[in-house]
Amino acid sequence: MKLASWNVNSLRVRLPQLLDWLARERPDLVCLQETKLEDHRFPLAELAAAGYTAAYSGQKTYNGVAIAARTPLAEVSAAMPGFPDPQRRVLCGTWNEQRIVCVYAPNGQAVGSEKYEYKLRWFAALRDWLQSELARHPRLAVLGDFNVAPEDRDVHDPKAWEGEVHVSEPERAAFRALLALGLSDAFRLFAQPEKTFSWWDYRMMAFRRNAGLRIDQILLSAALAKRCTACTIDKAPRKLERPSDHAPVIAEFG
DNA sequence: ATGGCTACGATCCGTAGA
Repeated sequence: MKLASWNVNSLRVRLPQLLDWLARERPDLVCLQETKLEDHRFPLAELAAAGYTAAYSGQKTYNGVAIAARTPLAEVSAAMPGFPDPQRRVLCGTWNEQRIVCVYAPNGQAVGSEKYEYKLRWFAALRDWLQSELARHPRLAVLGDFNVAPEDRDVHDPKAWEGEVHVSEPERAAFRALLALGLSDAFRLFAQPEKTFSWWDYRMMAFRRNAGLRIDQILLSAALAKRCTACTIDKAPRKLERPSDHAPVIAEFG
């Protein structure tokens, strides 16, 4: 079994790349973020032709999440209970005897800003929601763009980023609060090359300089973590013409 | 030196992303 997550930064623009990538990597399920598409524009037919069904929750211009999988999801929900939010950032479903949660965490813009406060409130709600999901679904995977680099080794230049949004201590504490529920960052279950990132700024040739952050993660409950055999970040799509600024994260299971 | 890319929806620049 192969699960993946990819912030495509516009599914309209990236659909050809996604279809190529699905054909090459053949994941059983992929969580997508920043689809930026209203639901009536979701490319269901193109994905069906590629062998995937999908659940999706989108909006115009911003945000938007989707889960494409080889077999349909059940018990799909696009809301966090107790946290009404017009921003389409979460989507979950039961699939193959597992609970799958796709997340696109708020960016936060700048420490101390209104959007930063929203980001921290959003993470608190996510923690509470995942706690209740875990109680009902021991086999839980949370895949997405968390917009937090959990540790300094997830940052190309920790000194330059110190205290900035994505690495600030309250954000990292919010991320650790998810791990404290009993979830593992799948990437860190294995030895990894140093300076492996999942996002690189479009500007300043950041990708060529590997000036990135690891802000896309796959979190696994204990029951899934013990079955996980690998977690990698696929840099190949970031090298294409007109790429997303994020690379896909892939987890494989025995 | 606060820039620099990209996507989007509005125009022919502003907002947002990270």
